[in-house]
Amino acid sequence: MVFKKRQDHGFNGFRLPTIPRAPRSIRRGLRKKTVEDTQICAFELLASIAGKLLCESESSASSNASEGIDLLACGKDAVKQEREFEDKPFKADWLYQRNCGDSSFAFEMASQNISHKSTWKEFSHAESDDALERTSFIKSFDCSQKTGDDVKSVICKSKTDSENYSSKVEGGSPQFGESCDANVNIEAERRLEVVGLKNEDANKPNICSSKVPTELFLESPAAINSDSNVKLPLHQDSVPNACFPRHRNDIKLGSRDDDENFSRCFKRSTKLKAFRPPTRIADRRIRKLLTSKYWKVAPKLKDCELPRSAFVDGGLKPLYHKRKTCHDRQSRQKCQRDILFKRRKLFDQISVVTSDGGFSSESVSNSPEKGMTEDKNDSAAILHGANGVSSSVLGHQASFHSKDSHVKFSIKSFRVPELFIEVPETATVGSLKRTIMEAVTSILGSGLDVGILLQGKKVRDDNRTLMQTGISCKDNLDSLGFMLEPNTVQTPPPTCSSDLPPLLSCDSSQLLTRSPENPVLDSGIPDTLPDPPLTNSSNHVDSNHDTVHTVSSPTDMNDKTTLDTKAIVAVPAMSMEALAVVPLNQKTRRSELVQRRTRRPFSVSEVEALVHAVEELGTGRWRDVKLRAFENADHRTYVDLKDKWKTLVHTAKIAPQQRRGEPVPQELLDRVLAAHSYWSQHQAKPQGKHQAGTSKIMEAPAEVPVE
DNA sequence: CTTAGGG
DNA sequence: CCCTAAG
Repeated sequence: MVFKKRQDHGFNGFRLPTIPRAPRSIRRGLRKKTVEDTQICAFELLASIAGKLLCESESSASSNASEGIDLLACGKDAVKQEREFEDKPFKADWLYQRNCGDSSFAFEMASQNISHKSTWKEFSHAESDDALERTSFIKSFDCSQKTGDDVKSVICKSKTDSENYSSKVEGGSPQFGESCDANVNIEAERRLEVVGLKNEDANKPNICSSKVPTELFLESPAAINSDSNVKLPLHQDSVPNACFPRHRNDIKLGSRDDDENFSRCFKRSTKLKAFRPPTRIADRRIRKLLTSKYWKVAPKLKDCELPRSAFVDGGLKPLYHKRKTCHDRQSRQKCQRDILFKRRKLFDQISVVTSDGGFSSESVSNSPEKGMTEDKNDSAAILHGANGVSSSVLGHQASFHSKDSHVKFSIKSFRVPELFIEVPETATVGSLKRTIMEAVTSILGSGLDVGILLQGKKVRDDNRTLMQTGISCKDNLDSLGFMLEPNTVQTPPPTCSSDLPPLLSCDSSQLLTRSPENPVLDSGIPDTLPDPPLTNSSNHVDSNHDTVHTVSSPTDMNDKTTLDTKAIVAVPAMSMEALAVVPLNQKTRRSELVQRRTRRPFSVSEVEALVHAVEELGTGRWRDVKLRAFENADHRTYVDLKDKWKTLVHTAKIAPQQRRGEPVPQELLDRVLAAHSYWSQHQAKPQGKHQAGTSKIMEAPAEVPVE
């Protein structure tokens, strides 16, 4: 029922506004069945009052959390203020109810939360929003504040989290995991909003606008009915790829003078970011976690367990931070991870497998900060940042074991073809929405085909049976994906530029991969190719590295990076996070294809940096090497560096003719051997000796007793 | 989490 | 690059 309703919203629902809110009936129902429809207002008023009282009396974190959520929720609806007040109260309600249990409901709720939050985000991000809306939004906050400081903090937290895309789980109240998840999803909406603004940031009005790829996701939590048909609740999120200027938040926040807390929060978030850029490592970790064994094992779920979160497909966005990160963050991460596991577990129990989100984190970008890779989460919303092109993946879930050899599919989300929207800078957000809506409508109107991806490959033969295709086999289901494809060649909707036809339809693999490159630059260009794509990316990478290498000082590098790739830098963080967040299944999605990180040959400059670092630090301190020379190269882990060193040593020893790949200057190889031999002898890794050691090495490269 | 090594 | 054992 609930699902059904949602479904009804279906495509029509593309409009953002619709997405978020669940039918009143539902909300009401959750809240209280006894309430009469006609008395909603009265009820809500009462509820709000009660809610306030409740909040005031309850200092528990959970209550606060719910409050926070509610507050956040307010923004978007046209209903605005009034509604906000009303909602607040009972929202909390359903949060609680959720705890009680009905999984399906939980999902629903989660959705709601998501929407609300997203709303919130919208506000925070959309500069162009009309003052009125914002104002109302703010007001709502104020009210909430009255309830107590706790609330504020909660909000702040949320804010922070969303900013970082970290997982929302933390919140201090595990119980509200969904809401956390929701944050992730929110991204989508937020981005949408942002799109319009993008221009400003990039200073490239036209380009941005013209190229902003929009991704729309239809996300449907899988309704798992053991018995019957598949019901697809469609939760839609539209996700445009856009650059999100980080400043935006600050600005907005700033606008809110009455709330000092907010300001603080923002600042804090900013700081955090600055200090801990998203790390690839994190990504890796996630992947690892998501990987096979972990799924089954369901690792120790500790602290926070958010069972419900499992249902939210929105996805968890776990963020991994560098070790420098504050503890609370780490714990949060942990929670997230746990959640992931838990989630996984749940799914397993239901015999469902989720998959989706493709992402290509590393594959694509390199820029250190840019981390732009995106992963997608189930949550669809997630999206990627900037450039994305996205991939979207579809999440789908399937359950097998149907007795009569039926294959059940629960499609979590569809990948909607990319849309290119062009609107004048002066366009209002509203018009942007409409434009997008039109674009979507046009696509839908022209007819859509459903593409089926199996293990990253498009299944084209419609006449084959599922069994023949392998779709009936459990393993394959994992890597099964669905996507909506434009029926017509003219994929791009009205406002779209017609330049990337092929890209849009690219198949499968592409979906999975995308380059997180500089939004501005790449905006329109999906790096969809699975592997080969080293095109843009590689260039970027190299350039980055060069920067890095040449510049021994991190500072310089950063600056440079910043300059060169503003967009990247700005957005990247987000992307990264997005990546991190998502994807439980990326792997699954791309199936075997994606399991392995894309290969990224070391550039000469990187080698140089590596050699230099090793000369100074020795061969036993890879982490330090990483920090020193590749701090900003998130895709290079210390293990990578170690491995590279290993190969370098080997390369240096073999005949030049036997070497492959980009030739490494002999000079460097000599240094490699020198350093290698030196450190072999000086087993120690004395820090004080650096200088001495280095000089020695330098002095007598010749004396390299190769072994 | 890091290292060190094997694959 | 990945995976693991071990610290």
